Amino acid sequence: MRVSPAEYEVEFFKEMGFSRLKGNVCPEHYWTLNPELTEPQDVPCVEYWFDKIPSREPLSVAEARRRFIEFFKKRGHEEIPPRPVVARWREDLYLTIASIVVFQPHVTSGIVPPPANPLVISQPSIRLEDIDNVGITLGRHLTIFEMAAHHAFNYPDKQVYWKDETVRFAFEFFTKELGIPGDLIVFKESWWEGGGNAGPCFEVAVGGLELATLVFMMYKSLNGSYERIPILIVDTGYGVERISWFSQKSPTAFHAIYGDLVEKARDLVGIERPEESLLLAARRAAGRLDPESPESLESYFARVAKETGMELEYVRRALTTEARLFSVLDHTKSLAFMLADGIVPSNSGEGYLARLVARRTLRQLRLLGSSAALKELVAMQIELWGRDFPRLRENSSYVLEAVELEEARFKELLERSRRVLERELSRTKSIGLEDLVRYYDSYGVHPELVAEIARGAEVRVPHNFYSIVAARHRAPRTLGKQEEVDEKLRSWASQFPATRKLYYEDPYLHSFKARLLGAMGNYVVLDATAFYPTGGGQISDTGVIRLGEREYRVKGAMLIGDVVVHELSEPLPVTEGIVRGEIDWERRYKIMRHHTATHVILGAARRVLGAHVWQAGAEKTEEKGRLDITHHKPLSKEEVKRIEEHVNAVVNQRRKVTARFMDKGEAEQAYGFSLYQGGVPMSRTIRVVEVEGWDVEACGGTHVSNTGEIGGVKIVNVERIQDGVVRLEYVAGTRVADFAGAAEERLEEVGQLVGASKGQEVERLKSLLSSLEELRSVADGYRRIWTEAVRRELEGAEEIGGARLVVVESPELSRERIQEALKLLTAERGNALVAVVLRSKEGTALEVAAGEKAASVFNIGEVVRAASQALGGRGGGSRSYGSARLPASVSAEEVRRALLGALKR
RNA sequence: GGGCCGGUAGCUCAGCCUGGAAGAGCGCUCGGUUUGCACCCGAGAGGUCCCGGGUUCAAAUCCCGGCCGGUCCA
Repeated sequence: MRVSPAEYEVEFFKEMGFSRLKGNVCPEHYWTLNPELTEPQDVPCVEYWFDKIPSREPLSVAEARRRFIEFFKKRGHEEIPPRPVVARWREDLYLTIASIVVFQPHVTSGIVPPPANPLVISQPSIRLEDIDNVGITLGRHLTIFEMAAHHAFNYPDKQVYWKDETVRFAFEFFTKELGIPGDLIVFKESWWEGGGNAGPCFEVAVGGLELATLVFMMYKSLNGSYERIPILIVDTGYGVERISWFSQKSPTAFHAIYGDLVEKARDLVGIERPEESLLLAARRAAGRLDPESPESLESYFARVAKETGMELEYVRRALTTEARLFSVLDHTKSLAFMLADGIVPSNSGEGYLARLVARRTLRQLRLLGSSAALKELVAMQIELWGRDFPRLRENSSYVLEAVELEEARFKELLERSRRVLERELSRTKSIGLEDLVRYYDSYGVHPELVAEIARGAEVRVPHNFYSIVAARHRAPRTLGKQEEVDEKLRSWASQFPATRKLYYEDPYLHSFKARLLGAMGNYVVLDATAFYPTGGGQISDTGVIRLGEREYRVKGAMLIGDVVVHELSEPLPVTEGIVRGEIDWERRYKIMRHHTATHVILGAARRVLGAHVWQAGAEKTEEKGRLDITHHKPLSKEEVKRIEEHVNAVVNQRRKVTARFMDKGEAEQAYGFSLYQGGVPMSRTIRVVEVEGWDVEACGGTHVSNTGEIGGVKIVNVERIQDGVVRLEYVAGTRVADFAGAAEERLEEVGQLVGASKGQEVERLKSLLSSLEELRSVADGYRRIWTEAVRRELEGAEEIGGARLVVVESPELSRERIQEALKLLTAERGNALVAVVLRSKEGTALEVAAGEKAASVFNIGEVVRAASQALGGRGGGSRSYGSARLPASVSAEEVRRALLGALKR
């Protein structure tokens, strides 16, 4: 997109006498009061020199945040509390990556008004893209940071403010609040794009540090073209950590962010403290560093070595070690926030992101040769940040337990990798790139670990190893088209007005009268309905629609837009008129009970297991309810029992269950994001279902009005369906009796089969088992007798060319047992050649085994093949063993003759 | 949600490519040796080769489907 320079002309610049310049090193346009600033003042165009720029007192992260918020509050902005780092309200994003994410997509698209306008917020955000660069750049890259922001939403009929005011605010904040000389502040022209939106922006940089980005969101981007949007949004982002770093002028951002924790963590990890001069020299050079280029890294180390007069080798080692320490600090903070906001580590979804961060941290610790427990480092982070973010403390027991578990799993992975690798290395000596990728991709073995284990062999790791791995995964991108409703049906349904939802007005309504609005094939739309359409994990109702005397079966209903479409088993003869609908009430009532039970169980699970428990899926049918919850380990029997007890207590307490439509913002304010257990509705108002004092969720389902109506709940199955996800299945109400009845029937059947009277099943089974044991030993005895008989026969058998052939029939049907006996006999006598004929329903089979000597004279496989062909069957085998299938009529005597014939040939 | 790897004795695994009588080490039991703590020697018990189907005279092995675990990536 060509951006017109006019986009960046702001009244304030003219007023103040800013000039628009173009950089030499970085040929970009920027606005400044000081023509001597020849570059747009951002790294890598310039070095870091902000330490020489005066500012007011040093600010901690908390102080910098407070300054910012107070500044904007004084200027008419309302403060909004930050949201979790897990973007529960977004379906397209796992993590909160910026403050604007808080308002997407419902506010930015205009469906919901903002909670305040204008507003100010400081939003903890997590971005993992640059995780590998964290540390080495001394603070330019972080996985977790706070984005302080003021936002204004300009609607066509309500203007708040736009570019000019935004730039004034920035200038005033930096000069008055932070005390930065105005002529050192530079506004660089740039273009921003993200999440389908775009607009011009200013990057505000001082002394090499980009302190803020001021985005003016005004376009919707659709594959390359731009369209003006009706809501113009001021989307700013001030880096709280950078402001703190700037004000403290500490050697690295980590010193500013973590304060004493840097040295505490250093002690815990067990590494030396380098001289301050090293880090100061590094900071000057770090601005020019491109951490992804090996050459750039080398020249960075070289430059620091030259400036400090230290050995290059020492500089490289010390700075690498420092970088690892910094990344450990950064990652453990991310982990603490992610887990405290309820992520359960796993191998998919957002859980994988937590595991990724945990494993990178553990790897860094390993590379540092540290035996420090991850748990302790995370505990320090909770201690430090818990003051400003109480949820860290509230959930600390879960967070620490999850971390401990991840560390244990990582150790297991290391053990496993070692075994796998040692096995592979014993086979091949050279390890190619292909092998490295395979080890990492399939087993999670990092190249450095390969190098460590394969001490002898040379292991060459390309610096872009991870992008090679990533490239492997890009290929297939068939984003799941989830059961798209027929396009024809959709467009047909969209012509009708919204259906009146009688199932909400009265969830106990069995039958109703309604006007037929239209019919297409088996599909029917009414002006009102009591048929609940499939949605929110609740299966649709069934029943009948009566038209005059005739009755039409309703197989199901679905919601298309705001229209309920009924599917009948046959077409209606008319497209208008009055019909009567009757839902299958018994079925519906069971579904309602299971649905309300699901909410009660979720509430119980969160109480028993912790606030990290989140619904990962649910289904409620007539037969049973199913709820998948996130949890880091399998449920113990006791936990399941406690959940069940809680649930039944709630049933007995007869708590009220209410459903009402609420303003989305108000509901969030009142109940938090745990509302969104089953997904996030994209509407201004949401339906809130509350089990009094127990559970509140946004839910579109039908519920009983009192927990007493659930009748009772029995959890009938618990299983781990995925790493970090546990599935509960349960029955409620009258289904409990069905379930108990079915169990009873099964037991009765068992009793009948084993011939035991009621209550005696176990005793009876025990005695049956012991008589089975007895029979086994009797059978063993007969087998010995049989074997002995064959042995005697072998002694008397005639010798043909070095082998003594015996052909016997066996009543034994187990091939395995036969083979055991054959093994014994042929091992005893080298010249033995034993053929066993087995007769069963499937036909006649032949097993032939030879002793060592016999097998050296004859190729038994070939003999069997020839003999069986002569008999009209098929067979074959190895030198010493053969088997065949023969026609059922073949006698043992015929087999003998055929085998003799084949042997003589 | 997708790719890759795996599922064989209580444990760790070999055997699978190239179909033909289920193996090793550790652990366990018994005996001997020694008798102070991962000793040595000998004997033995222990198997739904994850499940189902197919191909075949014959499947741990080949093919298809499923289940379970691991791992990388969305």
